[in-house]
This record gives sequence, structure tokens and C-alpha cells, in this order.
Amino acid sequence: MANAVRQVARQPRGDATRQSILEASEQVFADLGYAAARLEDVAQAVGIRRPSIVYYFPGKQQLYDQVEADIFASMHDFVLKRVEDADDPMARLHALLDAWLDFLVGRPTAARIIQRLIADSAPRGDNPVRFSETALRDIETVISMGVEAGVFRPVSAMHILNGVAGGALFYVCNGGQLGEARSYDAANPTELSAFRALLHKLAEAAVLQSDERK
Amino acid sequence: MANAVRQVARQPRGDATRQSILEASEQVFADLGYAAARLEDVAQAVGIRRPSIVYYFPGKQQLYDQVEADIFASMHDFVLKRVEDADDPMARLHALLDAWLDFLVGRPTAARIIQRLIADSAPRGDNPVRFSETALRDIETVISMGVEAGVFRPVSAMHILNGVAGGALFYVCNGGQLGEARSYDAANPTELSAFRALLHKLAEAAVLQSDERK
DNA sequence: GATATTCTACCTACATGACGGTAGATAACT
DNA sequence: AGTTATCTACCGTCATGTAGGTAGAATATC
Repeated sequence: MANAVRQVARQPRGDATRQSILEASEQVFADLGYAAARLEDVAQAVGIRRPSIVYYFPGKQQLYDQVEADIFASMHDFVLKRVEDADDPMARLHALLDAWLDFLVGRPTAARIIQRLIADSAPRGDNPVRFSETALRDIETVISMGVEAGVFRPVSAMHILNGVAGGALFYVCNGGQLGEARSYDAANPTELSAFRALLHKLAEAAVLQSDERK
Repeated sequence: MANAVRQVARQPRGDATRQSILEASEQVFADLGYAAARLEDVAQAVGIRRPSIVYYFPGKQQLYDQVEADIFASMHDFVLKRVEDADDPMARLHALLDAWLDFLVGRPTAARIIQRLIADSAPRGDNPVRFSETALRDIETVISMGVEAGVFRPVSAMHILNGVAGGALFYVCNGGQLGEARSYDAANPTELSAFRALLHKLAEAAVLQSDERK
């Protein structure tokens, strides 16, 4: 079979091309969304012809799935690594939010892809990994530990995800969204640390008992 | 010219069809996004043939623009009406957030369309109305009044928009996003009032001086 | 160590199908 | 009768996927 999915790349050159395709397509999918994205654009960005993409990925959908899966995996790993360094509940929550924020700021294409994903009414049948599910499990773990420790009031992880984590996505996506005058660079250290401070404040307000906020 | 844009509908029947087309297309655009949306779907939902849509709207893009413009206008009006009933700064801020939340809960298609819009990297050239700009102006007014009154600390309206208003969008969009077990109905009164309470708490944390939170 | 063979990494060219838009006929009001 | 509303039929475009070919690298063979 000519188009067998190659589980493992065989040659360094092929590896590099494959990686370039993934990166270029992440950009294109982020910019235009799945439906409007054209493989032609991806090919052009990589510097190859469109059919060569098919040499590496069976089709557009599979390419997209690969991009999405990579985003989720990277993000989850990133979060885990940051969270396990913290031990008290509030430190863990801060670490979790910081991890999300930093990941998205460093990979704004991922932010925009997730943003689009959340707009979809229902999960796509064959798509195994769902953002909100993964993210929700991560935050549920952190929250429930805080609640058990008596540090957090009992609060729906779902609501925290919506109220607080959504903010990080917005912060990244909205940077170039406003008119010339109001545009900002999400990666700008001053801007970022200001927003991070707000995020922490919001998180504390969300989980702490009303009488023990600092 | 056969396809002249009709500024005013001439007959009641035409008016009704036109309205049906707008409503159906809002649904379709929300479900699939602009690129993936097919006029065929819209026509089918309305119960007419596809070319009849062109009788009312010059083309797909113009139809979409109309839907978007209507959403922004409705939302802005909705917000204004709610905010002007409040007079002290915090009441105004709460009214603003409640208005956003209630509007989006009542019109989830709008929420998903806005969600998609924010994923776009940059404003489309010919698109006159930008969500974040309109919303930002609304919130800027409220915030700056609070700051001038000395009730709010000086805080970037942009950050409030990201951190707090984004939450309302997420709340609505994420309802059907999770697996069977975790799905929720954003319009459910219990769920909604719990989230509303959180939103208020977050807003207060964001704008009040650290020492005067209730 | 030169030659034959196989494989990798692309390419060109084409078939297919989907969707938006257009033209013109027709039905339904008033 | 004349306008308003909707239909059928058709066309053009465009993006995907497929078929098959080719240069050059890697590997085997003598």
C-alpha cells in the first residue's frame, strides 16, 4: 500500500519535513480553522507540493488530528511538570494556572485552535481527546485536593475552569483582536505579569473561604 | 440588478422568510463556523431552496455579516438597558456582567459565533463591527466611572474583559463540551445562579482594593 | 570498489465532488 | 396585470484525493 501510515519516520530528512508540516499546519489551522485551511497553504509554507503532504499524512483530517493531539499532550505534560513541584493546595492551583497561561502564551496557535474547538457544539465522534475534558481532569485533581485539605471551599471545578482558565485563553487570543490602538502583545513581560497577578487574584477569590482572603 | 440588497422587506411573507433565514443561518454558522457552513443547510432548515436565500441576501458573506451585526447590536442594546438602571459603580459592573451572561445564555448561538470570532487572528478588513471592541468600550465606561469614583482600583478594562467576561462565554460554550457525565445545561437556573455568583465574586476581586472586599 | 537494486522523498497531472452563484421560468399574492 | 417570492437547471471554481512517475540516497551484490 503506497499510503500506509508510517508509524516511525525512517530518515532524518523525512523527519524534518514531517515536523515542518506539523508546524506549518498548526499555524494554518489556527489562522483559518479546519474548514477554511487549505493543504496548499501548508505545502507552500513548508516549501513542498501539496501531494507530498499525503506522503506523510493520509489526509487533511488526520493531519489536523495529529496537530490537536500534540497540543493536548504537550499541554498536559507541561501542566503536570509544573504542578508536581508545588505541594500546598494554593501553590498547586497557582502553578496550574501559570502553566496554562505560559503554555498558551508560548504557543498562541494552540490557544486559537482550542478557542475554535470550544466553539464546536459537540465533540466530534472520532476525535479521542477533548480539551475541556483533559483540562477539567487536571483542575479537578487540584481543586479536590484543596477541598479535602480544608483550604478551599467546595467549588465546582467546572466553574473554575470556565471563569479562570477561560481568561488565559482570552488573554492570548484577544491580543491582536482590538483596533490598532488597543492591541497588545500577550508575551510582553509587563503585560503578562499584570495579567498573571489578576489571574491569581481571581483564583483565590474563587476558591478561598470568604473570610480568609489575603 | 437582480440581486439588489433589499433595504426594506416589502411583504409580510418575505419578512418572515428573511427572518427565518437569519435565524437558521445563525444556528448553522454557530454550529459549523463560516467556512464549513453550507447554504444548503440553511435552506433546508428554513424549508426553501438554496437559491431563494440569494433573493434576500446577495451572498453567503453578506448573510453572515448580517447575522454578526445583529448579534452585536442586540447585545449592546441589552447591556445598555441593564446598565443604565444601576447607579453605583459596583452595581453597574454587576449589571454589565449579568447582562452579558444572560444574553449569551439566552442566545447560545451568539456565544459560539463570538467564540469563533475571537479565535481569528486579526479582524477581517471589511467587517465593520468587532466584538471585543464593542464589549471593551462598554466595560471601559463602567470601569473608568468606578475608578473616578474611587471605588475601583485602577485596573485594565482589557484584563477584566479577558478574565471575567471570557468566563461567561466559556460557561455557555462548554456546557455540551464535556463527556456525557459532565455535561450541564447553561440555562438551568441552579447552575446559572451558581455561576453568576462566582462571576460576581471574581469581578469584585478584580476591581476592589484588596482591603475592602466583602 | 564498481554495479545493480531497492527505498525515500518528492513531483506532475488528473479525476472527483462540493459548494456558491446565476439565469430564467413559474407560482402566488394584491 | 404586475409585482413578489420561490423554484429548476446550469455553470464555474476550487480543494481534496489519487495514480503514476522520477531523482537521488541507501543498501546489497559481485
